[in-house]
Parts: sequence; structure tokens; C-alpha cells
Amino acid sequence: MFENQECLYCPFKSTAAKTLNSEELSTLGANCAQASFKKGDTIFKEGVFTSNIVYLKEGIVKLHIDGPSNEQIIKIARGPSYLGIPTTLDQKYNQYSATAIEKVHACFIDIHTFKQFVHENGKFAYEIIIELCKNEVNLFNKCVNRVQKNIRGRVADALLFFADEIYKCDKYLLPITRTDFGNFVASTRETVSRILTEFSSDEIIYLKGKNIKILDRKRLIIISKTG
DNA sequence: GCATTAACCACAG
DNA sequence: CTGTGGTTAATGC
Repeated sequence: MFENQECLYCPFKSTAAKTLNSEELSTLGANCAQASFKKGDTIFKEGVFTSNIVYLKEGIVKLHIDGPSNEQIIKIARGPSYLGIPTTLDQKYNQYSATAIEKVHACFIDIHTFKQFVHENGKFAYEIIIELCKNEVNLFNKCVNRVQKNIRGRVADALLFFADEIYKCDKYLLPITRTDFGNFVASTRETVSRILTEFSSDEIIYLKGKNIKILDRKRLIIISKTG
């Protein structure tokens, strides 16, 4: 009956997409394209014209902006999650870039279809607003933390972030290089490198290359709060 | 002044 | 790409 059932049976549907009926999901399916990316691939780039909302089904990406001196990693996100709502809805050009840091499956949703849902389906629009609100509050906190915590606190924060938000496990393989880690916590690769070895010799974490294991979560939390 | 913090530079695995 | 050492500027006590 409906031509396109891909979205209907998608196990990675966003909370917003869950409010769509089968007809709408069929429309969505007909107006979006899927793509896979491998580590290091650019998903979209700052400054480039865009007409798609990008939805991250699976995988991990970094969102980043070319700053005056360095690349700044704004956030690291794990699917399922929307990636490019602010950059597409209100802006003609991408305001930031997204790069895969692990294998990624993403959907490119036609902006007109997306806008149509926002206009016609209040529940859908509401869920999108919720998502945007969460992001804003989150970034407010990140902003304060980045400016007011010392680096040891910021590195501890980042380690906990990967464990809690990204991998949901205290043992993981860091998906980024030290340089990127530096860009993520607004510091440099040298400093990050030093602090990680310091945490390791204090037996707060196990560290071998990119292998991380949090050994003393309590102390890490204290450091993240007090620096 | 003296100590601390963290960036910058340079060089070696 | 990473780790380490030396240097240096800013800030605090």
C-alpha cells in the first residue's frame, strides 16, 4: 500500500519520527537518502550549501568548527541523534562540520519534507523542540565548564563523558587522537598527553595508547569537579 | 620574588 | 601520531 517502508521499520527512529504515522513515514522514506561513512570521512562541511537535515542512525561523529587558530570540537555525538538541524533549518550554509570518528550510518532528509512535518505535525515539532532545548542547555554547561575548569578537570570530564555517554562502559578505546582530544577540551595535545600519563601513574585510569579504563571513578569525579 | 599552570617549540621514537 | 623535556608568559600568594 505504501511504497516506501524503509523508515517504517527503522529500528533507529528518533523520538520525533516515532510520532509520524505510516503515511508520513512513507513520505519520509521517499525523501531521504542513506549513506555510510568510515572513520575520518566528512559527513558535511562547514561553509558548504546544504538542503538536508542529517540524522545519525549509528556511529560516532565529531562536530567541529574552524576557529581563528585551531579546529574546535564542539561536541562528540553518538547515534541515534540529529546532527544538522541548526545548520539547515535557519541557515543556508553549514555552520560547522561533521566528521565520522567511527563507522557511521546516516540519513539525509530533504529539508522541505522535514519542514512539512514541523508545520503539519505538532507532536513531531514538539519532539524536535525538546531535542534542541536539551542541546542548548547541554552546551551552556559545556561552555561554563570549558571556560572555568582547569585542564585536569576538563580531561577528567572528557574521560567520564566517553564512559557514560558514548560507550556506557568504563573500559573503551579512545576514538580520537591526542590532538583531537586537545581540541575537544580546549587545550593542546602535549598537555592532554601529560595529564593522561599523570592519571595513569596515579592509578586513576589504566592507559595504553588509546586503551582507557577508569580505575578510580570517585577520584576522577572529584578531579572533574575541583580540577 | 617565588611557585604554579599551561601553552609553545623541538626532537625522538 | 605520541611522549617528553626545556622554555616562557601569565597569574597567584
